[in-house]
Amino acid sequence: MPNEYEVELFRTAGFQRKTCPSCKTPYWTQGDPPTCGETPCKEYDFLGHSPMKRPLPLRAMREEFLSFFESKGHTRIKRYPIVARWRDDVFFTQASVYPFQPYVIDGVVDPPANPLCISQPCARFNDVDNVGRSGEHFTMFEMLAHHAFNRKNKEIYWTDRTVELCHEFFTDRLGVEGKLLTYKESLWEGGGNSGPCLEVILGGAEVATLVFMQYKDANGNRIPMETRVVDTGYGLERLTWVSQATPSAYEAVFGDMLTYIKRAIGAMKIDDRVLGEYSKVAGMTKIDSFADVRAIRQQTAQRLGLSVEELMSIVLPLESAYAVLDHARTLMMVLADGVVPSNSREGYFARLLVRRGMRAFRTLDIDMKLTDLVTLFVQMYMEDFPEVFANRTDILRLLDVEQRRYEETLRKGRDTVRRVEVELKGRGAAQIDADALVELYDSHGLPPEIVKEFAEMPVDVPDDFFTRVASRHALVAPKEAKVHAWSGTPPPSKLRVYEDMKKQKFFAKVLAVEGTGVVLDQTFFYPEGGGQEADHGTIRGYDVIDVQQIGESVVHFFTVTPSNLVVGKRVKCEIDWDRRQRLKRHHTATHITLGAARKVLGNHVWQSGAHKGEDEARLDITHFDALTADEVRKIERLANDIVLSDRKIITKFVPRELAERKYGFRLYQGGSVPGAKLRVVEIPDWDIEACGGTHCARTSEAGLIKILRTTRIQDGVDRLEYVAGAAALEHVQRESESLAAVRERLGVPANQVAEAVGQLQEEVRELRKRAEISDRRTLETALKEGAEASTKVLPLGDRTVEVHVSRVGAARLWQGTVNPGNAGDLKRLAATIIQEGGNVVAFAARNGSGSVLIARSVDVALDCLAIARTAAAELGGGGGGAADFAQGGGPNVDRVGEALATAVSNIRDALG
RNA sequence: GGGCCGGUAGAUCAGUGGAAGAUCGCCUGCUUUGCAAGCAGGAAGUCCUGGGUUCAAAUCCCAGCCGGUCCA
Repeated sequence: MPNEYEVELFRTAGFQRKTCPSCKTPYWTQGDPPTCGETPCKEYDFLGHSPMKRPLPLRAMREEFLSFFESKGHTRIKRYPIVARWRDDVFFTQASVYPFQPYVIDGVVDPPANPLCISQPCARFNDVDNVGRSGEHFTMFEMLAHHAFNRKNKEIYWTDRTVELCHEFFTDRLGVEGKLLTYKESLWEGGGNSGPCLEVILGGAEVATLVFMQYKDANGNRIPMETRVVDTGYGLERLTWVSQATPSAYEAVFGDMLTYIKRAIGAMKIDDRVLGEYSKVAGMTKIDSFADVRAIRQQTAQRLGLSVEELMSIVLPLESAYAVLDHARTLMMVLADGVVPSNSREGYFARLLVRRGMRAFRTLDIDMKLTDLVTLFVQMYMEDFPEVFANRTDILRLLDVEQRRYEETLRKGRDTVRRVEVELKGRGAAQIDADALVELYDSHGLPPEIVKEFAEMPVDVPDDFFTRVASRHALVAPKEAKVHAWSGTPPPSKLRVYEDMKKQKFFAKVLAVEGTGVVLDQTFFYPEGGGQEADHGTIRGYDVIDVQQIGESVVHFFTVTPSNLVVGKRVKCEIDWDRRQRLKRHHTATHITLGAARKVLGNHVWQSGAHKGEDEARLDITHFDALTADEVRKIERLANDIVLSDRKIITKFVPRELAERKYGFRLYQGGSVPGAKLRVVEIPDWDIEACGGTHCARTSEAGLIKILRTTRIQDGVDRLEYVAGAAALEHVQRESESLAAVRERLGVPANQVAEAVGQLQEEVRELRKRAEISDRRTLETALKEGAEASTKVLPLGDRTVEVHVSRVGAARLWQGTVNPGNAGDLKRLAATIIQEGGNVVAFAARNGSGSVLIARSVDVALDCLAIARTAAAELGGGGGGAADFAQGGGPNVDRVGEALATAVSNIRDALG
């Protein structure tokens, strides 16, 4: 069986297949290297002397690659966004092939060109810990690639040509000696596809991967793909590094910007040898945990004849500088493509970068911010990516807001750490332990290094710190959504709503019935989708309350199980047209409002969810703060201007590839949309979206758009709720009716209602306070004037109070019963009485339950608690409190008199 | 999408079932007339909302709203 890796070039140009004695991997080479040539079988040997003919900066390297492949018949393609909005399985573009998954790879959609070449910015956050430390990791990098999509009947090129092009690029263009390149055999898997691949190794580093994607993995089986894809990836940053042969990749990639920071931190004079050795050792090691990092440091120090401490004092500031530059660069791209920092989804990664970046800056201790670096990066990248320049104001604003947020978190963190320390000290602890640290990080966002900085106590960071944090995040199975369902696969049916949006009545043949569901051979009902609720209506008189697209079929659901729907029979169908109109207006209003929000708030506004119902609609947008009343007013105003401008709404089906090229990725507001053709809904000069919903023909049909309220549904996302058309009128009518009712009662015009209510509230407060004071005075005077041993009954508001004052030994005993009332009503009075010496209070009250209150002055020897408990027992309950102020009660309301009598007699016994 | 923490005076926060508090700020007066000064007094509360448990809830339970934070 011929070796599938043995391409034409290997056969004709004197390559030999060898097996690496160290890693046992087979590889192809023209030379005679002892190993496969890749770390860890071989150290980096390009540091200081590049195998390429000249050093190239990032831009030049990118251009070399793209122009080379252009000259070889490839079409140069513009980059795709780094936020993978067309997919719902990942947040970010992680490879150049992502933009073509799944539609192009599956053969559903044609590629924009074939073959093509591209420089695609990618983001990967799984190695974020190593950024700055390893000498070569980046959170963002550009993947240079040439792709060929081999259709069943149209072969572009496959393995032979791919390797030939690659080899020619390295040898002819970059001037690398052919024998320095080795090609390692390997297998690539990812995203449900797989195929053989060749890793291209130069100077110890993997500079390219040539993947021949040809299998689809289904249930553990490899099925050959209809479209076989040449998927190559050349790391732009890696190539740049090798060409410049600098001690670390960062030195090559960041160039002048690094010089700038090094000057600021006074790290200009670092021996290249130190960094070079560090990169070499790091390149040999797979970094999984902090222990690996420690090992690298030890080994590097040993090689250089330094102590680890000496090495770290040199390297640490640089690591921070690298990290800060990396994070700033990534943030520029990510924010430019519309990510708003937040506490969830892709926004969280932006937040993560800001916080890590700011922490790195703290260790550098220089007067600079991420915004400063991003400003510089924008200048560096503006010619290659003009959109970062166009969006720079928005980018810097988002970043600025996020920086302030973290400063605020840290400011609060200082207090939090102090409080935790006080509490720990109270428990006799001598240090901040692991549990406290995990809590501080997980709930308050304070990583151990920051806690150390804030704390006075010693801090004990366990090695398994992050494991402990992770263990607090055990995954919980998601709840299943409750929708109407069909067991198995319903028979396919024709959805014709897009053919005729005005169809209200039609006939169709029943294909299948199951439970409350029915499938027709064709339908004009709109099935729920794109956030728009399903059409309602009737089918042969049965009320349709839900319509769902299930696979190739549309299923209508009734309120009841239909008894006389016969399969094969024609039935009359009618759509609830009033509902359809309302849904339509709300949907169009949503597009108009989104455009308005973007105008008012900025380009970072994207739809993150929407729902269009019959009576109300809502739209969730990405934004960094709660909306102010003024912003809402502006959005509403602008939206209604568009309504009044009476623009024609253009709806058409456009091939996906063309639509993306013509309108950009703003199309995907509603998330990923399947299919080769996109239905594009355009409000000219305002909003363009891929959308399957029903829409008005002109903006004016939406009618009044009234925003009802806005809420922040999560950090970074605001929800707008609004009504349009008839629903708006109904809302306005309801509102003005209730306002009218209030107005009438108050007897003031509408514009004075708020003020009038304010006055009323003030008055109520005033009166309540006065009543309280007067009640207390009444009681006090009554009690003071109350003749000893006589009982007075007096009115207190709408209640009555019975009072009785008597002498018990040396003390005065104040008895009182409120009816109805709680002992709590008399608390304040009791407190006043016992402030003077020689007083005892025994109060009772009757309400839903009975209660007693026993209190005394400090100079009276009496256990009030015991007396209150005994009295409360009489009421069938219990009591509590202190020896000088106790309360109790119970459910037997009728026995309040007896309870008080018991208390009084006990007090007499105790003091008598 | 999920986990965790929190919501008490204008601000920052104490308060583990029994009398709503501290500090700063605010107001008034005095003192001092050099600093974020001193003294005395005062105002300021829907203890997030709604249910539940209990004789009794700021406190315990449930639901919701709002904020923070970590993870995917």
